[in-house]
Amino acid sequence: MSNLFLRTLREDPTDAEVPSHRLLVRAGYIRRAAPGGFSWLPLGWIVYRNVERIVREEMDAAGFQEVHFPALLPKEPYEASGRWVEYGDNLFRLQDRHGADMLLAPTHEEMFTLLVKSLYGSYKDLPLCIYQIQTKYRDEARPRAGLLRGREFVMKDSYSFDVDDEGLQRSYDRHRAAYIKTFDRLGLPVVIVSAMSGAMGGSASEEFLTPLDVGEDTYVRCTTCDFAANTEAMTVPAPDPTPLAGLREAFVADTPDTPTIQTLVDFLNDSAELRRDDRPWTAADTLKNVVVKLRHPDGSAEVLAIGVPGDREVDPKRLEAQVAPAEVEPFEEADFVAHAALVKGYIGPGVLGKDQASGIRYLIDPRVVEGTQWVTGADEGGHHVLWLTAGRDFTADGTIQAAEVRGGDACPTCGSALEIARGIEMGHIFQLGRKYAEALDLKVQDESGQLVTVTMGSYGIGVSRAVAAIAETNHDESGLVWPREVAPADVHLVIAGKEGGPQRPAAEQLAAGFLAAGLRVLFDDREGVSPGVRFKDAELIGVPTIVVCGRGSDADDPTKSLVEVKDRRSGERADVPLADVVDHLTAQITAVA
RNA sequence: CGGGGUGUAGCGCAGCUUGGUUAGCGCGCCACGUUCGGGACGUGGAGGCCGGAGGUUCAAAUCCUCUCACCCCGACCA
Repeated sequence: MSNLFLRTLREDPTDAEVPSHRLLVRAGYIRRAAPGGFSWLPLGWIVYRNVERIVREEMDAAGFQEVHFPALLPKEPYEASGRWVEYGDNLFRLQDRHGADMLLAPTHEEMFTLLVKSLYGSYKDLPLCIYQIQTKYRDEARPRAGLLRGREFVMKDSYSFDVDDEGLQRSYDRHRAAYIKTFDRLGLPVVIVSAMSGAMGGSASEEFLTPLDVGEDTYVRCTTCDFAANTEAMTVPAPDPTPLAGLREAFVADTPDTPTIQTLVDFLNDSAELRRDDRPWTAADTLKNVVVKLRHPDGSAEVLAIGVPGDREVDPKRLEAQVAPAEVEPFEEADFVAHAALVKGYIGPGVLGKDQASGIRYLIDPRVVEGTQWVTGADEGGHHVLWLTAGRDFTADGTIQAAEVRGGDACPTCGSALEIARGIEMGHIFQLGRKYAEALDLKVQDESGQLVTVTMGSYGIGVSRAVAAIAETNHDESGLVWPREVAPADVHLVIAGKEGGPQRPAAEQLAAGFLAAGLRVLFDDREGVSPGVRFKDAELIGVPTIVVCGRGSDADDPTKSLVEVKDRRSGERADVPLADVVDHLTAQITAVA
């Protein structure tokens, strides 16, 4: 360590909020170099490469082949796929000296597709899975949390090419299995959730989320069966319809001063004529109609009304996911003026729908099935309709999965309660289908000589993000606690004795012994550094085993003198004779591995 | 892009309201000495375009305008 390019910080950097960012900076692993960009210092770079190595080994073991593309690319392939426009402001664009448009790749579907197209033309060439580990660029609206969300980051991206859907499914399953092994080796807990495809396009996709409160994704997981989904992708099933015969007739009631759900419910329960006989009215009995504006990619605007049970909000993320690529904009006062049929606070299904007075497209929550009865706006100030019945008194143009998902909601598979949690996306696997192959005309001949469009999958792992996520899930108050396989060293060797004492020669002898045994050593041989500083630094840096040559250590008497072996994670200490330490540790480490 | 906060030495901060010494403090860094199992101590040092540009003023870290960057909360993603 006396020669190591390292300076630990005694205090937390103020611009770092999340533990991984704080500790990686404090312990001298990374350093901010640009907005959303970090430099790797020696310790950090060792950890990074360990993570990269594990990912690479698992990809290779799965039979995928590594290639490497430039990050700086011409725009044409991305124009062909439509992503030059679709990616929007998140794309780093630049021009070369000739004025040609270039980009820094956010991911490489197009380039992989074109590469395969340029070399392969037969079904006999497939299936094929190739990958790269490469720096990606995304001009994020808000880089944050250090390495967890940068504008420049390293991603392992794989692509599969198959002739048919069954092949795609097999390639997808192989990746899924390889990912499970990879995250297991990285020591990262992951929950596999079904997800939306977003800007990638395509059909089925799953995310590998590491459960973390600092994560940016919200997911639900069933407490009994194995169902799990990103809340964006959660599909609420429609209950069975109720027969309409004999259901109570709807009527309009005078409900003055009830612009909100709560005031309405209170009013109904306080009213002798309107209250229910069986139980009090609740917000869940009301049908809330929310109006938004959609901005389509071609710039056109559309008004959309969404009907959800009144006890639930419309979840903006879920809504965005459903209407993508259109963007959601708020419906403002001026818009109410332009749409006279909509009475703010009293909007009801009576005017909503393409065939109705407003002509506005009306989508309802799947819970609003035929035969359900609602209290909802009567499209007239101060009035609501009671017992308005879906399928009898109104219909919608369709359903939409936009109502918020809550902990305790029923699992769509088994009906048990769902739990809700936050996580960070570590990996994402997509069945792209033929979107890119069609856009870029990737076809192969099948057995009968027919040209068929190739079907693709794309699969990503956030490699640099994984370093942060591992730090995030492996630390305590004192510092980092690396899993052995990604740690910058196996042993952190500390001299704790008077300068000029017997500890230094003992430690030097030990260091040589560790190296000879194939252990990676971080040797704190700094002079004039007090023991307290050494111990604090060792804990901050987080190497899994800390060995202290202290009072009892003397190289001249290796059988009697003792060194302390401390496990960073458990804090367990053992005094081991100097002569036995190397064997003691190698045994311990191989036992774990 | 909207809302909030912050930019002063490598790190953490004070000074700014009410312009006026040579811009301070702690940590870290350098030198010498003491110390040596839980972030030691003394003495002496080095290190600043006070985020940037423009303005007001005899005079600006301090007041005004504009800008840039960072952090947090919301809309996007490995």
